Amino acid sequence: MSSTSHLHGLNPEQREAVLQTDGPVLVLAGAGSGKTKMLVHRIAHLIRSKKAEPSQVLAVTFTNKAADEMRERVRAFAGDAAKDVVISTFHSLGVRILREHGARLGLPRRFAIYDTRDQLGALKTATSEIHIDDDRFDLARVLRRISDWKTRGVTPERADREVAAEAMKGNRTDEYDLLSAQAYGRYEEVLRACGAVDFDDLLLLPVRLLEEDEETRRAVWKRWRYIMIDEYQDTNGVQLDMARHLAGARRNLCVVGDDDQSIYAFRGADVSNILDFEGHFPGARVIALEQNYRSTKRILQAANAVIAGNAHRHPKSLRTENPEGPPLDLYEHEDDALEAETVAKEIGLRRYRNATAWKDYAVLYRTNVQSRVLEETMREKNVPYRVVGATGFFERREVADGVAYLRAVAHPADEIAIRRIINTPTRGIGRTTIFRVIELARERGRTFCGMLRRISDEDVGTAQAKAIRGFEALLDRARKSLDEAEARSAHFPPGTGLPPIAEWAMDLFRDRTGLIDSVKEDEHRVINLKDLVGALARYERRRWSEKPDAGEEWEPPTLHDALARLALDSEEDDKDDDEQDAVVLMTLHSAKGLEFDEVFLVGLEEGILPHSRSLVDEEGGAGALAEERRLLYVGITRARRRVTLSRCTQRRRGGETVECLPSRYLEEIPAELVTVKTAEQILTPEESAELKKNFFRDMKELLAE
DNA sequence: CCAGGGGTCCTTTTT
DNA sequence: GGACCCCTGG
Repeated sequence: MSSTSHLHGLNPEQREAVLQTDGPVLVLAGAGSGKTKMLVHRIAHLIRSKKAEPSQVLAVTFTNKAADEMRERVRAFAGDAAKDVVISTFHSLGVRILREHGARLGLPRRFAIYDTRDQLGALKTATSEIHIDDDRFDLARVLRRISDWKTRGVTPERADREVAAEAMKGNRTDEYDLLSAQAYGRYEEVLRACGAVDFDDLLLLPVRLLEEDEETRRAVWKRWRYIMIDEYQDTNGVQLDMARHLAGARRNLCVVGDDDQSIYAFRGADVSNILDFEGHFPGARVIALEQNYRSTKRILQAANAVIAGNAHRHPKSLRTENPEGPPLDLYEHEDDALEAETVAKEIGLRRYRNATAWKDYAVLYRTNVQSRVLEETMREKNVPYRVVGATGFFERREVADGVAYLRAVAHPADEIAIRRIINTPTRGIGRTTIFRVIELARERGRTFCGMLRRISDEDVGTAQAKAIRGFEALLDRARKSLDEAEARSAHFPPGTGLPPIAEWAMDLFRDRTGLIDSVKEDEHRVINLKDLVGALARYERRRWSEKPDAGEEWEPPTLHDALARLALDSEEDDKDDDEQDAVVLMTLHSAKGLEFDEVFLVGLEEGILPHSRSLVDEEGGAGALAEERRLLYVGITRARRRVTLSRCTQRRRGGETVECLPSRYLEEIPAELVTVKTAEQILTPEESAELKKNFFRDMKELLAE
C-alpha cells in the first residue's frame, strides 16, 4: 500500500497539511474547512506510515467535548490501531504530568482541583487573614487579576514589586492592584495548605516542572514525539510555553487554528501566539485551509463582511462551492419576550414545513442571562430544548454540597470543601463557632482542618465541641468505608447494580450525612444528588472499559481520580446524551467548533453584542471590540443552511426596561444579503392553525409512546 | 449560640 | 435563581 493511498477524500490543501509531518506546521483553518477531518487523517497517517507508535502521538484540545469528538472520529477512521493515541485537553494533560512528577514541587500525590467557586473561598480566607475588609472589594475581580498574573507566569513577589513600582512612580494605581498583589501570595499559601491547585496551576505547574526538572523533561520527550494542538488561537502565554516544551528539539508540532475565531482573550488567550507562530517556531510551514464545506454562499459572504472590519488578521479568503442559499433574516422586536416567542414559533413552523428535527436548530446568545426568557418561552410553547453550559449541574447547591462531601473525604486537608459542608445539613456548628476555630487555628499556628481534629471543650462550647467531634468521626468512618469500596472497585468489574464507589457515595448521601433527607421536600434536588451518584457509576464503568488487555499498567478507579475528572469536565452531566432531539440553546462561546442547519442569533444590540464591558475598556483595550466582532463571526459561521438574526428595541433588565440600539455590526452586513422582517410577518392565521395542529399530533405521538 | 425566614443585590464570555 | 445580609424566635 502506498503511504498516501488513504488520503483521497481530502482536498489538496488538507492533504498537504496531513503530509507535513516534520518540523513545525501552522494550519490556518478557516471556519468549516474540515480541520478536524484533517487532524484525524494526520493522526492516521502518522501511524500508518510508521513514523510513530500510536502512544507517541499527542493531540491537545481545549475542551473535553472536542477531545471526545476527536477520539471518536480517530477510532472510527483508524480503528483499534489508534486507540493508544493520547487525546487530551491542556488541563487533563496538566493533571497527568502533575500526578507523575508533582512531588518535586511538594504537591501531594492526591491533590484537589479548585474551580472558580472554591477559588473564591480560598481567596476569601486569604483576604480575611490579612485583615482586608472584603465587603468593599469585589473578590471575583481580585481573582481575575490574580489569574491574569498566573497565566502570564508572574510570581506573587514580582506582582508585588511591579505594583509597588507603579505606585512609586506616582502612577494612578488601582487599589485593586494593590490588594490583589497582597492577596496573591497569601492565596497561593492557602491553596497549598489545602493540598489544592486551581485551573491556572494545572498549566503553570507542569510548565514549571518542564523548565526546572530535567527528569520530567526527558520523560515527556520520551513519551510523545508528535504533538498536535487544536484551536491554537486560544492559547495563552503558559500554553505557548507548554507547546514549546512538548515539542522540544524535535519540533514535530502541528498547530491548527483560526485567528478570526479567537474569543478567549478574557482568560489570557493571546492571538499573537498564532499570528507570530513563525517567529516562535522559525522555519515553520504555513498551510491555509480556505475551502468551506459547511455554509451557503450567502452565509459565508455575510460572515466575511463582518470579519473584514478587523485589522490584524492572517489574510485569507474563504470560498465555498455550496449553493447560494436563502438570504439571512433580520427581525426587529419590541422586547426580549417577543423575540423569544418569535424564535420559538419560527422553529416550530420551520421544523414542520421542512420536516427537520428540533436538534437541527440552535439559538445562540452573548450572555447566559439571555437564556432565561428563551427557556421560559420554549417550555410554554412545548418546544423541546437543551441548554448547554453554564448554571450547570455542578453549580446547583445540593450537587455542590454532595461534591464537597466527596472531596472532604478524599482530601482531608481540603478546607474549602470541609467548610462548605461542616454544617449542611445543620448539625449545630454555626458561624460563631467557625470563626472561633479560625481564630484558634491562627493563634496556635495550625491549619483549620488540623484545628478541627484537635478541638477541645474549652476551645468552643461543650455542645459545639461535641458536634465537631461528631463531624470528624463521620468523615473518618466514611474514609474507612471508602477504602473498602475502592478495593472492591479495583478488583471486580462492575456488575448490574451500582458499582462500589457509587454505592458508597449513595450510602454517604442517604444514610451517613442525611444530605438527601435534608432536601427531600424538593424532588428535583434528590434526583440531582442521585445523578451525581450516577456520574460516579459511569466513571467506574468507563475506567474498567478502558482497562488494557493484559499486563499493562492500569489505574483502578478511585474517588480522587473521579473528582479530578468531574472538576475538569463540567459536561459530565449530559447523561441524556447528545442525541436527544431538542433545540440547542447556548452562548456564542460554547458554540465554537459546532455546526447546525439553522442558527438563530439573538440580542444583536449595543451593550450585548458588543457587550457593554467591551466598550468601557477595563483592561481589554481596543482589542475587546475586535473580539466581539469575532464572536459574531463565529456565530454566523455555525450555520449550514440558514441564519436568523434578531434584535430588540427594548429589553427587561433586572426590574426595569431599558432601550436598546441595534448592534454596530448589523450595518456591516451587505443589505442585499438580508431580509428585514417584523414579528407580525411570520405567521398568518392559517399557519398558526397549522402549527397548533402539528403540536397536537406531536402530543399524541408522545402519549402513544 | 443556632436555625430559619424574608428581604436585597447581582449576572460576560470558561477550563 | 443564587449569594448575602438582617431579623426573630428557640
